[in-house]
Amino acid sequence: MTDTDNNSLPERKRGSGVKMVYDLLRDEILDLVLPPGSPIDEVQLAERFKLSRTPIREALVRLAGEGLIDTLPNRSTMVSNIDFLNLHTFFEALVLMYRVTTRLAAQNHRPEDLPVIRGFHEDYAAAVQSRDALAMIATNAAFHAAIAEAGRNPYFTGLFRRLLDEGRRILRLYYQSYEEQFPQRFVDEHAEIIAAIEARDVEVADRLGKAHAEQIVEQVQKLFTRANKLDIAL
Amino acid sequence: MTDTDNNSLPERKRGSGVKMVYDLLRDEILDLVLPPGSPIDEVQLAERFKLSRTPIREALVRLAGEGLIDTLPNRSTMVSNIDFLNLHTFFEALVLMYRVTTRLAAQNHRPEDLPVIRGFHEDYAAAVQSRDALAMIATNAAFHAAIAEAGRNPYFTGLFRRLLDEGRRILRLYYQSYEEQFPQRFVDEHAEIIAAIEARDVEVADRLGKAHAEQIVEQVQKLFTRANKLDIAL
DNA sequence: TGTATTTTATTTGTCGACAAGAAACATACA
DNA sequence: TGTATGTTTCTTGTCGACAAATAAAATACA
Repeated sequence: MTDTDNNSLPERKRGSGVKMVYDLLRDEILDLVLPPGSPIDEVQLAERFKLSRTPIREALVRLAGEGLIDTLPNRSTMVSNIDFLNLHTFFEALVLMYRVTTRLAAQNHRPEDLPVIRGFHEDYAAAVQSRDALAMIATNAAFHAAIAEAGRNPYFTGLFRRLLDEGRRILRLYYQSYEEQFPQRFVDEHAEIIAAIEARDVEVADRLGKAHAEQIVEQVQKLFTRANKLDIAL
Repeated sequence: MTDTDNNSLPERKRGSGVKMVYDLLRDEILDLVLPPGSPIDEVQLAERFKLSRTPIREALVRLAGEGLIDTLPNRSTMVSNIDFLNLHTFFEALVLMYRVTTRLAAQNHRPEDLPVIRGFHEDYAAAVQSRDALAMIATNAAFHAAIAEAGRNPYFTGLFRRLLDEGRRILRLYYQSYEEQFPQRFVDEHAEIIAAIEARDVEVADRLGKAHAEQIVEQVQKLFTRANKLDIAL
């Protein structure tokens, strides 16, 4: 592509190359800078980062482990596709993780967790205010990830983070074409969730988490069906 | 170690080395042949498999991605430890996944799934019959993994498989010292679960899955506290 | 004897190069 | 014209070697 990004990498420390490539590629995949199906060329990446293929390869193996890229043996490797036919399994898992993590946060959170959560809450509110759809996606994910962390179950947070990542891709796909936005309502719901967590009201937190998740899923599905009606070529 | 396993690998195909190393190391870790904390030496493995360090490294990166080994940068890499202090989060996640996968199996299974599930059910019954604790662990995990597959939600099956793997390590740890066994009761419960799945009775499947999981967790926790009383050095 | 500093050794991270596999292309043959 | 075979090209998988980072050992010094 263009060689406009070969600045800002004059010196790197020993183990940092892999992480840099991994982080950057991951972001580019989740932000659809590299849309699903994009070919990933090791040599090209090696030149771009001025590294040998070895650390590039390690980053790719990690991305493949998270299902973000698909590797055909001895052939090409490309950004993994979004499985629209099984989106319902994604929503199913997402709703459950919303519930569980919110519930556990109400149960297990520590005082120091709340400022962090509130911080992302305000970021999200600001994004809604300024109608920045992409910032909404990011801050919403960060908000719920912080809640999950406060729930302190690494197995759930691990799955939840992956689901939020995948959701980032899916949402960005739609928000590219349709200037939709998460309504103010979600901000209010976030506030309610925080209150339930702070009050350690497990059942309310569970219920709110579930309702909130279903709101979001419904919103996305609405976008989805609308998109399907417009461009039939899928 | 001993050089008694350098037979049976005269010819390998191009992409097969990594998978072989990955599979074998994974098994050795889960079977506690490589107990938690064991050092992993790349050069040693390279000699053992008669490969260069590159494919070994790739296998290790994948194992690290699944949390089976820990890598200290620029220093050693070793089999990851079992976090006994947070076992409750493991049980928590395990019980939920038992429930969800059983419930979804009742909802989504196809006719061809049942023979597979029944097959593992019989394997497990045979293991109980012959009082082979290690076979019980393996067949029980395979049984529930098959149910999860029939549920057809890859996000849940992915997490569940990881949990079952971790459980394999934990159980094997205890069964090394204490010749306990899963009672016949679990066999009967498995039969009930199959019946509920076949009848597509979602609620009963959910309830049975939960009860079954809690049985198992209770059993393991009993072993755990007993072990703690005996060897205090932990 | 105990602590600080230098030296050695071991292990990891990175590199450039080469060979295998598969796809794309070209050629021969009916 | 269409199929089959051979060739080329491109990408990946693997290798051996080297350099950096750290730990261990050795040495100097109080």
